[in-house]
Parts: sequence; structure tokens; C-alpha cells
Amino acid sequence: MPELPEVLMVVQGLTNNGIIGRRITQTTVTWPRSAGGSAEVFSSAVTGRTIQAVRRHGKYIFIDLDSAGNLDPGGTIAVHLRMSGRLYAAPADLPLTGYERVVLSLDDHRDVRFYDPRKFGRMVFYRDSSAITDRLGVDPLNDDFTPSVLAGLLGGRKRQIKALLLDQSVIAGLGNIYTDEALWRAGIHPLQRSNTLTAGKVDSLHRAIRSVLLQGISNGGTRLGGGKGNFIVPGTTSTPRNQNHLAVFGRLGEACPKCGNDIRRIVVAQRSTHLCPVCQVPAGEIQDLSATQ
DNA sequence: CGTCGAGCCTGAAGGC
DNA sequence: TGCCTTCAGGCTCGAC
Repeated sequence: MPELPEVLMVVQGLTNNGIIGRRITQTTVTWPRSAGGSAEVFSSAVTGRTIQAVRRHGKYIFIDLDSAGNLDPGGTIAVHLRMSGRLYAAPADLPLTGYERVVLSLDDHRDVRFYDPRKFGRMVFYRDSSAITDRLGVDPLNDDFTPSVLAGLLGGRKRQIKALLLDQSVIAGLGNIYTDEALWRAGIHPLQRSNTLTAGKVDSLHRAIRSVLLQGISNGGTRLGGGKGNFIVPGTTSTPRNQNHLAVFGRLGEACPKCGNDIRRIVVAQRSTHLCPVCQVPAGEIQDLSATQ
């Protein structure tokens, strides 16, 4: 689930459910690692505080908390969903599934639940969100993500373009799905070196990144591995539909929507990568295309 | 500086 | 049907 559009939906869901202004009356941690290592440290840091805002940068969600006294500076809960995490508000009497790693009980008989089967995600208290955001690159939906900024990020390095787009310290929010979709839209081969893109291609890539993200949002996010037996998240209202609108990701062997050629799969930056070998023509110096199937 | 492999975890899917 | 293997939307650390 979780790349930028999906994280945005989570933030909107929590905000629309009215958790802002609610006080955390109790904290339950069933997997300490999910809460940063110590259930006690996390619980004592957040219990009693009031939620002031919910926001995000890239794939990180921040639940901002008020100060707990005159000498207390407040803080924020930084949430990263990683592979399988979900974050949502639910009635306190809704039965637990057994996969809730952290539960924040609110003062209106509801919970904020951090549900995460694979335990990769994190929900950690920080005094200041800059501890996280200092290490993150530009958010691609922010106004400061311009074509010239992108050109600067790409031109200074000679990395495989896909590896660079996945690097959260460069651009924060793109994951495997939206990266593949953006590169396809821009007609760029995932292995092309970042500093070999023409100005026109950089502009195309900028537009493609924005448009795949906006499309994902307007389609309610992307869900893969859906189908029977898929777990239902309590409290979820919107249905992700963007998986039905992907051009290349997960479509090995299907026809490219532009040219009709077979979609292929290669491995880039140790990640499964889907592309159209006709529309995404290799340009410049590309290493090792032998992995192409 | 850039790439690679391992590790963190569990459930689903595919092969036999 | 059941067992075993492989794979997965992410990120970090250490090695080369």
C-alpha cells in the first residue's frame, strides 16, 4: 500500500475522522520494536498529550502533540508504514485483529491503531520532526519541486535513474510502483544514468512524477495483492482503485498501453522493475542490460 | 560516490 | 490437500 498517495489518504482519513484536538488517554504497545524499542519510553512520552495536527512529508506521517507543561516542548509521533502498515481511527469497542502493534486510546472512546502484520513499520516519538525531515529530500507534491530543481538533483550524479528516484534523501515519497509508472510515462529506461537525461526528458519526468501521483490520489490509492482472503482494514471507507489503472507495474507480458509491445521485467536497485522496451529506449551509457527478460 | 547483500517479519502464491 | 520455497509496495547498515 504505502507510497505517497496512500500515505496522503491515511493523513486525510485521520483528519476527516476528527482526531485533531483529541487527547491520548492510554497507550498500548504490543511489539516494542514498532514503537522505537521501548514500550515504556514511548508510552510515557505520548500519554496525556493532545493531538494538534496530522501531516506528512514523503512517506512519513507526523502526529503533532502539544506540550505537557511549561517546560515541555511537545513533540511528534513519526509513523512510517513500510510494507504492510496501516494507521486509522476506530471505535474503541471494535475487536482487535491481533496485528495492532501500537494503539493510542483517545478521550472520545476511539483509538488510533497502528496495524502492521510484518512489523516493518515504525511509530516513534520525537521532540522535533526535523530529526526525520532533515534526512528527506523534496516532496514531489510540494511547490518547491520544480523542473529546474529536479534537473539539479539529477545532473549532479550519475546513478541509475530508478535507484535515484527511490532514494528518499533525494525525492521523498516515490516507491517502486509510482517510480516504474513515471519512468514509463516519460519514456525513460530505468537504468539510464541520471546525468545523461536531456532537458526535455527531465521536464517529461517532472510532469510524469506529478501526474502518476495525482492519478493515484484521484483513484483512491493503489492496492496490490488484492483479491480473496485479503484482510479488510476496519474503519476504511475508500476503496483503492489505482491498481486497475497501472500501465506497466505488475503487468509482465501484457501489452504496453502506448505501443502494444510486451511489458518486461528486470531488476534495478534490487527491486522488481517493469518497463516497455520499445517506449523506454535505452540512451547514453547503460550498464548490463543482460538481465532483461 | 555508488552498488550489493543481508537483515528485519509475515502471509500469500506457486511448484511439486 | 499439504509441504516447501519464493516473493513482496521499504529502509538501514556494513562491505567492497
